[in-house]
Amino acid sequence: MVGNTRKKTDLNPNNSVDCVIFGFDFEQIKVLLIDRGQNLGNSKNLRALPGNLIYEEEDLDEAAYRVLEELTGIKDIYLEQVGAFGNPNRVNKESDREWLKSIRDEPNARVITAAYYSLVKIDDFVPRAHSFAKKAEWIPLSEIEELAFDHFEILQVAKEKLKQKIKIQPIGFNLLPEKFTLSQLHKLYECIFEKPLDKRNFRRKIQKLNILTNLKEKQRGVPHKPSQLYKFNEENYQLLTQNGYDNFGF
Amino acid sequence: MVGNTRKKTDLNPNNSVDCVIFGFDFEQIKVLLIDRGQNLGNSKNLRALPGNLIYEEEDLDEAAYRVLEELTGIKDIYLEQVGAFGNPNRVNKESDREWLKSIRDEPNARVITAAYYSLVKIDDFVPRAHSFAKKAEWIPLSEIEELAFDHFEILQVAKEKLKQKIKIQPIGFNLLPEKFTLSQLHKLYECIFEKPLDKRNFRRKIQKLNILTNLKEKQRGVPHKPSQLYKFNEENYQLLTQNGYDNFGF
DNA sequence: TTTGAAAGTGTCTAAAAGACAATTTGGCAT
DNA sequence: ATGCCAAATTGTCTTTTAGACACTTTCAAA
Repeated sequence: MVGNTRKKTDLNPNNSVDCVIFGFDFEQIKVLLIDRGQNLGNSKNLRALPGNLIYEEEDLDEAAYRVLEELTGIKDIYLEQVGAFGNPNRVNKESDREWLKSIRDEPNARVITAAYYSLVKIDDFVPRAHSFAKKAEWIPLSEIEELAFDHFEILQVAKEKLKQKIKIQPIGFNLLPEKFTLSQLHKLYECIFEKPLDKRNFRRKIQKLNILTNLKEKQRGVPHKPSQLYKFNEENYQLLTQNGYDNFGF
Repeated sequence: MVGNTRKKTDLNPNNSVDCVIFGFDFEQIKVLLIDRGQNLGNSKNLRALPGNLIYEEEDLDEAAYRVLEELTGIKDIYLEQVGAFGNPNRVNKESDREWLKSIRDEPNARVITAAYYSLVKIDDFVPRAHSFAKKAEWIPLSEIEELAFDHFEILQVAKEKLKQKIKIQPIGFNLLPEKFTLSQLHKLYECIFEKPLDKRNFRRKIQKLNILTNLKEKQRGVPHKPSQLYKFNEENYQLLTQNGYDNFGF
């Protein structure tokens, strides 16, 4: 549980975790990626998902939480496993080999990774004094075209899992601040589903679910009609789902 | 790709695949489990999911297909990944340790497993001349209460994934023979969802989807009104989904 | 020919989804 | 003070889907 006493030799050289960290800036979905720097010969500088080897005595979920906390400083983070990725050729790109040589004791080991995705409030992220964190950047999902290793493939699967999951469980609140507007929530769902959703129908449905608390508080300082602020009502959500309700799709 | 030239030393001692193989006998869902024999001191004889270590140069899906084919002889099998399971304590039971000693070169290695579930037509399974296959048995899902390692946990997750998946994609046909009746399909959905479904409503919906071809052929030799036989219409299914349709739930 | 056992079939009601546009409200510029 | 802009807010109608519900048909076997 406590990482302080761990030595580098306690790392399992064959297994890692990689995390797709989703954020939302009220405009678009972003992903937190690592810039590995371009000091790698003349090969491409591809960004990578944050990740690391796991310790021999560490559970997979635990390792993912550790990597996320080391990177973002966030402790209570929404985490969901995407799956295991272990194509023997996942380390085919030259730039990836080079990079591994510079950071791993056994750069040629075959590594099978457990991929996770997590949902964070974008403002909670303040880069920590960690070797990786300084080079972390939020990149718009729509602009990501290629990543290191098999990370682009992982990202695609993570996106798909997120889409499916949010139809069943309203996990989107993890991407929003405590207080949010219906328009922000609406925009979030449009971004996740990658399609426009009718405003009135969206509002009707989400309000009917009764999982939002109206905070009787308005947005301030916006140059237009200020919006009501809401928060997620965890208790009502529990009540709703304990009877088997699972239709949060739009 | 070809396993013939592989040596036991090419096995990756830290990573395995385990498969939840679902079958349906028109009455209930069954799972193909391995009986490890009781020659293990006085510890419990728990059944296990079929699985094995993967080869160093083998992809995870490939390994799962290999294990399934070695066991069942079935080549084109429906396969879906459940996820990675790597609790360091997954080999806590005494009987599991004993068993590993008898079959593994490195029985104490920490093993992270990629779990899969597969859907097979129960009659396609004919035990093969493979060490495991002889001891494979179809066990009713409802009777499984404890399994070796963390296999029971894997089974629970696999069940849940199957439930979710079948709401989105009509994968149930993989559990039925080429020709089947609407009653059989109905029963299958009841078994998977573990709840009764109204017969008329079920039929109305599935017929409306237009993914069944009526074979104009009847059941023979049943002591009651014989049923129409149908087959799954792959082409119509493609047409249906290419417009984004994904509501196969009941 | 009777009986048993499962197959097959239709209607009504309620709920949900989908399409669609005008009004309100605050900040800001003039 | 007035007018303007930008986004928030709100309701109705139609279509589709879900859910409840019971009797008739058909074959084989007794």
